[in-house]
Amino acid sequence: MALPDTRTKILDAAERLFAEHGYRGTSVRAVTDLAGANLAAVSYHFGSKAELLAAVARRVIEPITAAQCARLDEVLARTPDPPVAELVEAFAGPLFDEMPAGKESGARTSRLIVTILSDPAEEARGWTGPDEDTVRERYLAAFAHALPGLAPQELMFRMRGILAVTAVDRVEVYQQPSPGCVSPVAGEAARQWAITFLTAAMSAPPTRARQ
Amino acid sequence: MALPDTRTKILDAAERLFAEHGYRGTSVRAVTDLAGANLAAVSYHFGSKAELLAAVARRVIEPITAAQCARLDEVLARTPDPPVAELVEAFAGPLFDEMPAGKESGARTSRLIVTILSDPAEEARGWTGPDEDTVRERYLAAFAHALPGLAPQELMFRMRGILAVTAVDRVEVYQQPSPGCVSPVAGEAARQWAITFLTAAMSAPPTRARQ
DNA sequence: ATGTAAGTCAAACGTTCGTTTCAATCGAAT
DNA sequence: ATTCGATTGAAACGAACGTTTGACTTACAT
Repeated sequence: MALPDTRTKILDAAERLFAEHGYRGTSVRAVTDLAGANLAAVSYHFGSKAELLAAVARRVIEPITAAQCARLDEVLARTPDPPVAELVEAFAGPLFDEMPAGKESGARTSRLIVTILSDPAEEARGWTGPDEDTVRERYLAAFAHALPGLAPQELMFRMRGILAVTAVDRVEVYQQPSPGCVSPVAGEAARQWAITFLTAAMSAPPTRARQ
Repeated sequence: MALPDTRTKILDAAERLFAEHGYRGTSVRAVTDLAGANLAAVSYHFGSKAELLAAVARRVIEPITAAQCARLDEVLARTPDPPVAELVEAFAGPLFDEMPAGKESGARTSRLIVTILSDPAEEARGWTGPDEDTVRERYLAAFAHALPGLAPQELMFRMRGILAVTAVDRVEVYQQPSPGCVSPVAGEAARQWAITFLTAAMSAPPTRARQ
């Protein structure tokens, strides 16, 4: 097996450090030290720290988006009217499964996504491509079909809820459990709980206007 | 009306800037400039930037915790066996209502909470007091009573889901809506949607072990 | 062997950061 | 009027940051 080149080693190190300490909490020097590379290698290979973050984010998000797309194809090939539960599983499942770097525990990937999405730094935004928008639009249409009578805005709210639940759960897996409380369980159990939780939530009848 | 003193002006400015740019994205100079105070005033009144964050967090969280506690008292006084919907409303409601500084739009408060909770900076943690733990334990017991048969760990997962949904929704209210998608709606509608979403999710039957 | 482009390296650049210092100022008790 | 603690002010501290520079090394086509 060939040694990874400097560019890949930097991407691996940055993915790990961004996930653990956030964009602003990670210095370029920390990345190059962990990667065993020279400080100037980041500028040389990526141009700037912000572009390094974009490269890391793209590498992580891409296979997730692809899996969401593929699973929706499978579901729609089976039936033109998929139930909510199957759509939830197809959309949320890849957020638990994927492990783009292919090396370590999958929790770090989700942690990275959350860290990036919730980072107030401007550099942490604007790296999304057209693929993410396409997948979201397709799921939006599928959910709208499975949930007639739900206002588009409330449907958007619920879609964001899916991301919120899968994301914030993984955040706390990474943090130390607070004293005296049941520690979160990683892996397959959390995935099943999330599907249960989100399927029930997405299937809720539309909110009635206040009487 | 008396002018606010320097300490309060700094707290107000810091609350706003921490909410918008996060802990690491906010410099002490930016806080004192916005507050119209001297740079050294932060060290003098709070000791350090980290302790300033803790003071801001405490001021924001305190009335929310108090409201959650009071509403649970009301619900339990009405019936010893409150339904899930009432518990969800009592717990999640204050996260939408409260506006501790009493001055501007409530969305910023939630934005601050999310920013703090999801901030990878170590300084952003460790400011929680015993009150938050007490309230969580009380709701945990109430939900456990209303949802017999649910494993404690899955219940913890669902409690985190409540925070996730209320929090991340408010995050995106603050961000600009992505192009071509329905923009999130603030205020009362989001509150009602969240109650609907979370009540259905919390009421879901326990997840069966995989067959 | 020679030339060329890509990649790596140590060192330094200028800026911004959190914090500290110490003198100046204020308000109230003496 | 004077004293004294509390507060504010301008200036500077050392450290860490992202980025750039220019020489050096490597690999390969000529």
